Amino acid sequence: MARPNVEALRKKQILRSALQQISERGVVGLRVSDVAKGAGVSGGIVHYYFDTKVDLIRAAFEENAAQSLERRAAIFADEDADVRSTLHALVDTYLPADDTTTESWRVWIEWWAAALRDDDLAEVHNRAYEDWAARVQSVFGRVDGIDADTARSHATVLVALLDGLTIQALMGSPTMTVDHMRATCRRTVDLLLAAG
Amino acid sequence: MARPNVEALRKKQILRSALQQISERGVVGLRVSDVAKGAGVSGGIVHYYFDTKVDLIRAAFEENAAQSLERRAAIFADEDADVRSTLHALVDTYLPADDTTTESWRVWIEWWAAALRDDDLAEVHNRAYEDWAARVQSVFGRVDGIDADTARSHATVLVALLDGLTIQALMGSPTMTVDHMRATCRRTVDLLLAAG
Amino acid sequence: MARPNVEALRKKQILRSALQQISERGVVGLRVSDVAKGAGVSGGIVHYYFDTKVDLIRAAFEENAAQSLERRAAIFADEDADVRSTLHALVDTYLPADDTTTESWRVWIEWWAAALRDDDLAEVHNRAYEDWAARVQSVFGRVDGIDADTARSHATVLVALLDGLTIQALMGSPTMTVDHMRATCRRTVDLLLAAG
Amino acid sequence: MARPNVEALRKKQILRSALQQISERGVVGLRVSDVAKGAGVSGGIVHYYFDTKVDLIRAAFEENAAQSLERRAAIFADEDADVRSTLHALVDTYLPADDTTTESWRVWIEWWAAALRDDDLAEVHNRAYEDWAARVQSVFGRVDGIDADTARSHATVLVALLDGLTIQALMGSPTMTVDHMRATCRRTVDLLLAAG
DNA sequence: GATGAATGAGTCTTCATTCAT
DNA sequence: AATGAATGAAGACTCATTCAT
Repeated sequence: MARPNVEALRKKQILRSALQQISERGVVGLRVSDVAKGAGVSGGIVHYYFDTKVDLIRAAFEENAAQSLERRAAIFADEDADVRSTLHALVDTYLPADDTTTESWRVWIEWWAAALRDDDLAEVHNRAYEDWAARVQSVFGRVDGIDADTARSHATVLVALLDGLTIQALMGSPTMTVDHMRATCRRTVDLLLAAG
Repeated sequence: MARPNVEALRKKQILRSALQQISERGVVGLRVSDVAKGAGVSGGIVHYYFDTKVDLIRAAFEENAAQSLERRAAIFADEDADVRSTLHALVDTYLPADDTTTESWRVWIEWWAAALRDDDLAEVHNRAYEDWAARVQSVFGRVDGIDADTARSHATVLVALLDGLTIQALMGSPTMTVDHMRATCRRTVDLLLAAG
Repeated sequence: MARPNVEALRKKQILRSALQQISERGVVGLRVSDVAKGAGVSGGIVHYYFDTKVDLIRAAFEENAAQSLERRAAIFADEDADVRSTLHALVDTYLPADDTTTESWRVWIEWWAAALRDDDLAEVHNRAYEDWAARVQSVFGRVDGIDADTARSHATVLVALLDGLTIQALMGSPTMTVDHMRATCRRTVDLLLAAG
Repeated sequence: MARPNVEALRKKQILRSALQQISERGVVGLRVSDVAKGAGVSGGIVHYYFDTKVDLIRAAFEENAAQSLERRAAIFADEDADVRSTLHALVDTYLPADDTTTESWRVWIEWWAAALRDDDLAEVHNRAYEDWAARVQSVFGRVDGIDADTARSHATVLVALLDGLTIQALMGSPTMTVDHMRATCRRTVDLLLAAG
């Protein structure tokens, strides 16, 4: 009675737990009972909020995308900042250096695998990417002499590069350290800006 | 004494089937019985050659890496060819345009997810990447004025770009078509070569 | 809150069924699904209460030992009764004459075989035997002129004799009938008492 | 060609391996492939000599009984020896003191469990016991004043006692050591002889 | 006689999902 | 809203047995 958003609260609790589980054990190893345990609720309640395990996973991925964007909101908001600095700062927030970012990246990789055979998942993924690429594009677009097409192309390259390098970093590649990743990204950003 | 290498033959048969299954259903959905069916053998025989499902999956990933390299062997072998043409040709073989390449890429994505929680898998993956990056580096290195470090850096960027763009292409992104992917890669290759 | 001890109840139910199965089909032939069927529950629930088949078997053996002792509790409790009568009565309860006793004996034989390669099982067995031998010893000890050592020795002989004779009776030996077994045991009891 | 009793030789080889396996892993854990390995032959050949696993087990048990009797043949043969010494010597050969005897005892325990649900096995067992009891009876019968019935009764007690005590010894009971077992048996033998 | 690859039935075990309380 | 006992389908894995060579 009265306690208002118990529902919303519980859902968030469960989704956070699900994301943690996905990061730790993968979609493959995700057990509803573990998600419940991690959220401090009973197994049955998860199905009260999410009809099936698949629904839960989808919602978790959406939550992950939302969080990702939210974490970079401040950087995108400051439209007066220097483009180069903005891009470098952006790159920095994507480096899998801290636990939060690493967990998020692991979820993205799981997402890619899952989306390969779930069109809904792929669609949500594409919307998230489109959103994110558009924002990066608008940063490049702030430079004089860079038209929309070029800005978009640059954004595409940078986004893809971040994904590709992170994969290697998360695989524990001995050559792809976080520092090496940052240097490579910055160098490429500079190259793209120089190319105009 | 008469029977030749039934063992090697059977193993290959099973691994091909496993790779197909991984591409279609993912590691998550891989059922030993389906692998057997796909290989035209009984369920028991799979366990005769591979102790556990995990062993089978590992062997399948290694097979995938070996096949990937083998498919580009000819391009790397021709050391007299023009660098730009070679890189463009290389890019072309990585575009997820045909079934074989697409299947292989799907397996790679599955691999990334699986390697996140299996160190052995990650190690095999890193060796495969190191191998492949070294070859691309040696192509860049054929250009006068590009030293080893720069060549390596260029190779890293190109490899990561291919991975990153393919992810988007395989997600069915409406903007990332195979043609767009080829154009973006070629442009970046040219940019890197121009940068020296 | 309302549900009482479903857990304890269900466990007992399952253990009874397991003991029946062990007696009928042996540890070798025990199928979890049969135990479930015998207990009138689904297959999955057995694993809800017992992690593995081995755990179930262990618990069943312990239950068997507990029941065995419980069934003789009244005889041991009456410490004023005549020693000879008490021992004869004890012997009688061990004759594999009725279904309950026979089932229990069959489980003991299975236990011996199983304990040969399971130290935990052997330990529980030894505790049960020690318990049982100590009680028989205390009966012999009630006789004047029988010291503790002798009482213990007599107890050991009687216990071993019961086991040894029962084996032959349960093998269906044509010579070792229940009556013959009773006579042999009583005669030995009398001989031991006479020896002092 | 010509090598005569390859068959008989192979059979023995396989049976010895089977007995060892039964002693080590029990009838439950006996795998035909392990028997083959232990005998140094291929898995298929076992079925050339024994139609089914059950046949193999039966033959192994018979072999065990035959060996048991054979090992005591000398003691029974010396009919001029002192009865008490003969019985004490007999007891000694039954103590699970060395590997051979222990292995044999473990097989007997397995046999009891198996015979509980295999009438053929029980019958062979009973014949073996009858044989063995008759011999012990004839030893007791050599004493003046002990008639056939009494001798038989004494034999029954001694045989059962040996079985019962061995069970406890093989369970690893801390109180039932080999020495304790010998003492208990000798004391009982003396008691029986004294009773006449 | 001997081999070992191949089969396929049999079972344990896991886990998403349901539902009485 | 919440619990957790109960279900049952699904799938990995084992192993006796067969049979082409």
